[in-house]
Amino acid sequence: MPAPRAHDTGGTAPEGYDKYAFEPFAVTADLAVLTIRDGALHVLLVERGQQPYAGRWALPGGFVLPDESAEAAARRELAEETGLADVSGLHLEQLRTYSEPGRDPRMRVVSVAFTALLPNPPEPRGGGDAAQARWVPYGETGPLAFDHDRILADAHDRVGAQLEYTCLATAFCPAEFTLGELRQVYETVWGTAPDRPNFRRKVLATPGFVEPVPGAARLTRGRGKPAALYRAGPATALHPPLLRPAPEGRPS
Amino acid sequence: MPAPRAHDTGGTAPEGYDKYAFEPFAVTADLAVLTIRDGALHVLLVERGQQPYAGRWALPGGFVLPDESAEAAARRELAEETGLADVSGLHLEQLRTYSEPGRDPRMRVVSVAFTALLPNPPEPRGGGDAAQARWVPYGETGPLAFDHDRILADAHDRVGAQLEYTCLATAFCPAEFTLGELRQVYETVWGTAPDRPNFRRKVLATPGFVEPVPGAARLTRGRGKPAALYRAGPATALHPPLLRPAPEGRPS
DNA sequence: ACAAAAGTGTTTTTCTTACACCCATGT
DNA sequence: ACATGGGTGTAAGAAAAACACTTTTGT
Repeated sequence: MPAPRAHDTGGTAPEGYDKYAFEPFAVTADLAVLTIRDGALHVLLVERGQQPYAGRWALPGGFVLPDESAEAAARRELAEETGLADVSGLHLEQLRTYSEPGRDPRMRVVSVAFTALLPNPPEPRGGGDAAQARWVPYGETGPLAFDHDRILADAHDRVGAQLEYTCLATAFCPAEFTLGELRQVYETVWGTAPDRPNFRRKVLATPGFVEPVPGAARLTRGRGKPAALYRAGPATALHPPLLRPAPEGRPS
Repeated sequence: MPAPRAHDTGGTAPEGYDKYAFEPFAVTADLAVLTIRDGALHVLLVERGQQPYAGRWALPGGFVLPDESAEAAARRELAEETGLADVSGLHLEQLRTYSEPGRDPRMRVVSVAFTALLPNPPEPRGGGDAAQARWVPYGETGPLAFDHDRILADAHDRVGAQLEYTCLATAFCPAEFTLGELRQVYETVWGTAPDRPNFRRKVLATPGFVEPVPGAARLTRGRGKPAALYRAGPATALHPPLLRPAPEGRPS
């Protein structure tokens, strides 16, 4: 097997060179699909039916097909695993790529990981194959297959950080939501809740974060005063950021 | 060519299956190497000697070898392109992965892109092969090969954003530096300079950002009062962040 | 003497934080 | 009546922004 040459410097095989000349890489898209159920953060997991890691739970994912991007593969997998008809509006974002040589014992697999945020968690229907799938509370995911524990932890870190300086929180909410529900997103992901009156002011003072639903539409959740409804606005960045109460160890 | 099956659900070929059964992917590591020369942001580019994009400039990079991670490949390429003996302490960070099917006309290439920050720009020595390499001022890079314009723009965005909420700026500075030099990093990357007295206070008030060099070591750069020297501290995060003066369009 | 850069001080304004308090609804 | 969550007000404190001023060097 010849050593591959850098694609920008090689001078031996100008155009029609042998694609199969060197050790092949497989590229997969893996998903950390997060949602909030009953006020707790949940992750979508699938049970592996074969070796390696048979019987262990893993993040959903699959091979990137020859004619699709990793993003397209991730969105396709997301649709298959969740059974949602319209997956086009959902928040899907590239997390990072995991490429350690030994991460899959079968062959060289490079995984492009994504985070997906769902508003109303549907019952998972177990993918195209017969694999079992379910929502698992974050933190109660036993040891996962491959390096998926690490990927999941990275996804959680990222989402938590993004809540601080982006308008990402609305991705966890349905089309129309109350500010209380929005605040619960922060509380659920961070573990600590921002002060309610101050949160309200901050959100409303950020242009484009949320837009009021004009009709006197209101809604109650359990009991209490009916809350005004809002829709996600066009803004994506949060300037200045909404910092989480620093649990002492943060600056470092 | 059989359609590949998801690695978590496939049930046909348990372990020793044919690695060469489907369309192979190549995986490369591409680098956006940034540095500051004469007060201006520069990028390391290499000139392509062959098709496609022969004669065009491109980001340095190369194939990930079968037994190394993308990070290792990036660090190896960085050493080769810059000619630096010790590349171990340099800041290298994964940016994102580019996987659009048509990005390389020759075959399916998935690129894991990295940003690297250099303090003292060495004269590039043109890689292992005879490719020409040079520092190009950011903004004066004509159209690059492949999708490298996009990668470079993404890298610049990322670095600019990271200056706000991390201690990344020290990665552009040599081991010992003055606060004026550190401030120039912000000015160079952002295009706008933070207020000098306020910048000073902010940096010094953040524990672990910089540490004074205890000896009365001082140094002048051009003329003016000699400045105290500092070393990069152990902190990586910046809480609260150092926000850049918002050029109106930012919140959105 | 002057320019240029470092370093200190001060004031103004803004934002955050922490509460206290009232409102509307279900039980 | 009371619990529960929504919504408003406000005062103390912290931080950021703006700017004046002194210091120390090279030319």
